[in-house]
Amino acid sequence: MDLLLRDTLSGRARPVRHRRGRPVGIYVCGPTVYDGAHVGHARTYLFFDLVRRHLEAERIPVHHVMNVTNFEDKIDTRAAELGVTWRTLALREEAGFLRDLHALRILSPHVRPRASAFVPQMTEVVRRLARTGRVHRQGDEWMYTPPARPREVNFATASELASHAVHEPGHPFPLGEGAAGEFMVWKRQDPPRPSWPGPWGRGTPGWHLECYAMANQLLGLPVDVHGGGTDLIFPHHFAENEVALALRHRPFARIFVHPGLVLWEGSKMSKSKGNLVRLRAALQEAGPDALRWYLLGRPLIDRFHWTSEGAHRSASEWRRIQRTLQHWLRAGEGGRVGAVRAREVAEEVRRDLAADLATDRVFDHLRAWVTAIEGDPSGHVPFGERGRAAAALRDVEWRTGLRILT
RNA sequence: GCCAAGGUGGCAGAAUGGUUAAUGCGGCGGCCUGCAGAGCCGCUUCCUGGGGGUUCGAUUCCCUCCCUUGGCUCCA
Repeated sequence: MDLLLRDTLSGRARPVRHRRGRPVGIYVCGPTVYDGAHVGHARTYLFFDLVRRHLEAERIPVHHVMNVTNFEDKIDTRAAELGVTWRTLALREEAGFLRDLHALRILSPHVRPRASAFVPQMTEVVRRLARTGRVHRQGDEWMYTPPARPREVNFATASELASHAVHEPGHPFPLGEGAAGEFMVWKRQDPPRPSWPGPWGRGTPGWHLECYAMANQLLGLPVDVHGGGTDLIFPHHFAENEVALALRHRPFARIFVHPGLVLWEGSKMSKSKGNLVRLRAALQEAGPDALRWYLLGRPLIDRFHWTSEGAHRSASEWRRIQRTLQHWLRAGEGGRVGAVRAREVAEEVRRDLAADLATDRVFDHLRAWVTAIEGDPSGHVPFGERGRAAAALRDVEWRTGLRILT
């Protein structure tokens, strides 16, 4: 069954397909490691976790890459505060971040390249961009200014540009020279800050080049599925896509996906604002399954308003679902709800996940199933059906990442 | 300001050009209860942001206004 995902760039639902002879290439923008993960990160990576689970359940090979940005200004700042090197801090935070994602049972990407290992490739990208004649110096920074492009080729940049745009079919989207579409490709910088030799002396390559260099080398462009939180659309995914268009004359990705951000107390959770719920704390309080049940309970594309009350409710609902299903699986006499129903539910789950990962509907099916079991005086799967029922449940478990049986 | 997504019962959140607008949570009332779990039943009767328009008929389509939230080079 094809997995349909809504592509953010075109706004259309598109089937995830792999190129001939290759696995599906998924490239996910990973974290900048200077602090722990919060539940917003968790929800974003849950999205890609479900993409992968679905494809693998359908026996479609997947190659899943998530980068780790391990050099960046904020890491330097934090490292200086702590009196350690940026490499030390980044290694430590990366380990903690990945441990938390793992605790949520998010499948580990097949490859987790660190940005610092791709500096030569990034520097080569800088050189090739410079050859286009579109790079200009601005103090200690070198900026790349993208050319005008038809509107449907890349994400809209900032407001001013969009507001002046004349949306005539087939006409280029006016992207002014030196305007908001430009982005930094190289910055002069010296130790102890991260720095390497480059086209204009020692310095550090721009962040946006990182994902291009890695995706190009590890997966080949365009990658089949690419994304991250909606806050990355501009400038990050815009810039990556510009690089791909400039150097390879093809888009960065065939499908861009952007799960909705998690908000808390009315605004976006972010490290810089400090208004966040840490993943580790949430895991300790609720456990991985209840947390999944909460975070996946609404369409992943929509914004998610985190409340502690909502988290508690979800946790108690999850307990009920798990308890009832575990009890049901102990075979008994006269059970009305049997393996056939389990198989139906598993098939509904499969179908709803294939339709743009409609986890909210998936959960509705599970709730209805549990309610049916609870309304059954026996409350057990009939004798002789346990094996088939358990198999159906295991399929649901695999696809959703929820652990029901144990 | 511009771009985008939304505004449905106490809350969350579906659905549909047409009988009493799903479901879950919560609340209220009642029943049952002791080798899974407290569960089960009933009630919560006039909820679709405002205003226009299209239509025999709109929550559903169109226009407009209002409001909320996010983005607009730190961001998952």
